[in-house]
Amino acid sequence: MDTTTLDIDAMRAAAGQATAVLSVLANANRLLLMCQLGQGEKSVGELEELLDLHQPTLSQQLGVLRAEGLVNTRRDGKKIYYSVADERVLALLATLYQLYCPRAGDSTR
Amino acid sequence: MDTTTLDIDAMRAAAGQATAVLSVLANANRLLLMCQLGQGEKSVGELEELLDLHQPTLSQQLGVLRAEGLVNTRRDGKKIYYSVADERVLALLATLYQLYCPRAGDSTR
DNA sequence: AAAACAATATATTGACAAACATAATACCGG
DNA sequence: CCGGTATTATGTTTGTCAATATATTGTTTT
Repeated sequence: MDTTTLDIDAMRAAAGQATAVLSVLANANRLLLMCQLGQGEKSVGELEELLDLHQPTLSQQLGVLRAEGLVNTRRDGKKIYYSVADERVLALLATLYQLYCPRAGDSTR
Repeated sequence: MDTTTLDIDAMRAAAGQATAVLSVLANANRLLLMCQLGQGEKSVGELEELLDLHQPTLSQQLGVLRAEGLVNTRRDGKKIYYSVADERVLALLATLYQLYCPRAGDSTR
């Protein structure tokens, strides 16, 4: 039996899932948003201040995160709170953090 | 002292590095290429057969990988061999594999 | 309950970059 | 100099980013 063809199809399917998420994270604003959300739930206003983005730009990128199912939202009065919805993305963020975030004042090293 | 501003700048710098790599991987063909290379050095011809791509398309994506410094090349006669150049990308690929590659016939589970 | 205000979302647009196909070009060994 | 191997050039189509302007939803004030 020819496992080659099967393998490549399965791989393409998995790659499709992965690239969907990678595409979302492959933007500095969105990646930073997800990093912030990785630390815990935040309101749009908080995110706006943390990242210093124009509000519509922020909202648009949050829309992308929503559309891909990477975040959950919760309304409380006027404010809307965002949080990370996908465990796998959390794991990915952790790996990225390890690899690309210089620990300038890291005393544990 | 205001650590807020400093933090966001440092984070943007790190995010820039990370998104550069994520952008490259956020394409199914390139991701599959890197996955193949993660298993070991391969010639262009081998990659072409594995992924079933038109050669110029393949070569163009390999060009992107080269431009971002994700791969090394080695010439042997007519053939050119590609391999993964960046440890961090290797780690990232491993994480992605864990998260998105279904282990259909995994007897260790 | 209507007006005013605050928080967030959507619409539209324009600049710019990505993807992939076809065709042409370079590199190497015999 | 020919055949095999790989890269570059170019054009078309499509997608992405972020800015300005406008709309929606919820709260407060009168």
